Amino acid sequence: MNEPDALQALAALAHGTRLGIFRLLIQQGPEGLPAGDIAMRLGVLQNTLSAHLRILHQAHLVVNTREGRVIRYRADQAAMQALLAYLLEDCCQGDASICAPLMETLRCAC
Amino acid sequence: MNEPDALQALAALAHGTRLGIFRLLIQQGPEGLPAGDIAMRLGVLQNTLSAHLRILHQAHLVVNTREGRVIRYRADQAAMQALLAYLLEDCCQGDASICAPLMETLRCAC
DNA sequence: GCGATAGTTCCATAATTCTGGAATTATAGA
DNA sequence: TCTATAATTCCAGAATTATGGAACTATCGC
Repeated sequence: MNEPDALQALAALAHGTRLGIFRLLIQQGPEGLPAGDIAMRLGVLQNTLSAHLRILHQAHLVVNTREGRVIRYRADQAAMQALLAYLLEDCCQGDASICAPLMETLRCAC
Repeated sequence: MNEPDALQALAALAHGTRLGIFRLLIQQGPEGLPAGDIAMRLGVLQNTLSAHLRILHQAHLVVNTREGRVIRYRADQAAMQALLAYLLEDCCQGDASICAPLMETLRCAC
């Protein structure tokens, strides 16, 4: 991960609708959701949703596959990993005890 | 962590200068840095830096303490923890193996 | 091929955010 | 008190981003 990619990912997430999309897809797991289902669940117009999905896709936060007329979206876990690693780079300068609470919180989230 | 707070934190980080400030402070650890030192290291005007620090502060990503004429800034680890936990909420629906790679990446970052 | 459905792209207006100059506040030292 | 330094606040022009209407593309079933 480099700075431009991290900024693109953060800017993509820094919007109510897009954060909602991303968290919905994270919770949906590897199965993902069709674009139309996302629009319906979040109550967003299809063209507006499409614009947001494009931004998330360009930021590599979501991937999609076409299934006939339906396009299914999934959160990209690997990109999320890379972003978090970039944000926390060198966070404890070798003293792992500084980061212990952080690790504990994340273990609980999963 | 709730949605508005998460959005505020993400928007704060979604800017080149502010991301630079935050990562610099993360790497600086509990000692932190005076505002002036940050401005000098990043090559930013003091008033511009001050505006960015204010945004990071409002987003609870940094804290500051006055030391005479100097105001020292530090990254707020607890806020970062809360943000990450929010982003990854219910990420594996009980199946911890889905999140194992994520945990591994983060352990390596620290 | 034709109609219907899923999704995207284009475009113009509206709203938000960024930047740097100038002025202001706060503290330390003489 | 006066001066110098550290940092912030105020403000306006410039740039970026968001939204929804309309048109367009792709696929399915008949």
